[in-house]
Amino acid sequence: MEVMGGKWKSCILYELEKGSKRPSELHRHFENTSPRVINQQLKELEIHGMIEKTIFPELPPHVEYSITDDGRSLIPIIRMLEQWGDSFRPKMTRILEKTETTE
Amino acid sequence: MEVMGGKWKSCILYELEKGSKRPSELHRHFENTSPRVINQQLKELEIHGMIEKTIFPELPPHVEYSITDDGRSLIPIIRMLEQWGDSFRPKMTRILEKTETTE
DNA sequence: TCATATACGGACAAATTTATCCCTATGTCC
DNA sequence: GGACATAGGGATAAATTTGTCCGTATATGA
Repeated sequence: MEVMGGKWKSCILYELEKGSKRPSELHRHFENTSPRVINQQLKELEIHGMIEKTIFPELPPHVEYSITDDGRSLIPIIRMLEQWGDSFRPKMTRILEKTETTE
Repeated sequence: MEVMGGKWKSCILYELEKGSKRPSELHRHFENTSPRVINQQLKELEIHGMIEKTIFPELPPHVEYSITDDGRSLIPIIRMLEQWGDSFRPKMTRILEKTETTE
């Protein structure tokens, strides 16, 4: 949970599993989240070896993040969670309706 | 993640999947965690319909928590996470050694 | 009467996570 | 020069989660 539990980590892994991406692409993809926050999640994923950072020594700077084999080994779990969430969402919606009532 | 991501939730589901238990049994099982915290997690799991609470109208009070079908549907995911964690733990240990260095 | 057991929860503190604000630096185009 | 793009991070605030302390109530047994 420490490795994949961050608020955006599973989403980032999910995106990178489809192909390597530059930071700016990821920032555009998560438009409702500040770049800073995504960078933090990327850094932790990198420290844990779930993703890899490649720096192309060019100007302007060019960086790419790609998923590693260890990161890819989390994808089946992420998909299971996704499917479970999809199937449970209707019930969850009803639960939230009961709880939040106006408030 | 909101449903099963709590610090003790997957552990509680794991225990209840083995059989219904009384709150005091669970408190004894998680001896390093205060009963209050376990109660909070139980309450949330109950609200989300992952566990069920049965009150026996006796004195002294007798309560039992049991896992529901929805809760049971999370068990395969919890097991996958457990297996992934077991297999990744050696690498994780090395990563933590590098990071924490004395500090 | 006092200690134990059952089960629960309010008020608060501590810790952790997430988010915002603003700054660095370099280069291109108008 | 000014606007934009690239990639990044320090300082700090806000929000959430986790944990502690102490209280409720009832009943049993020493």
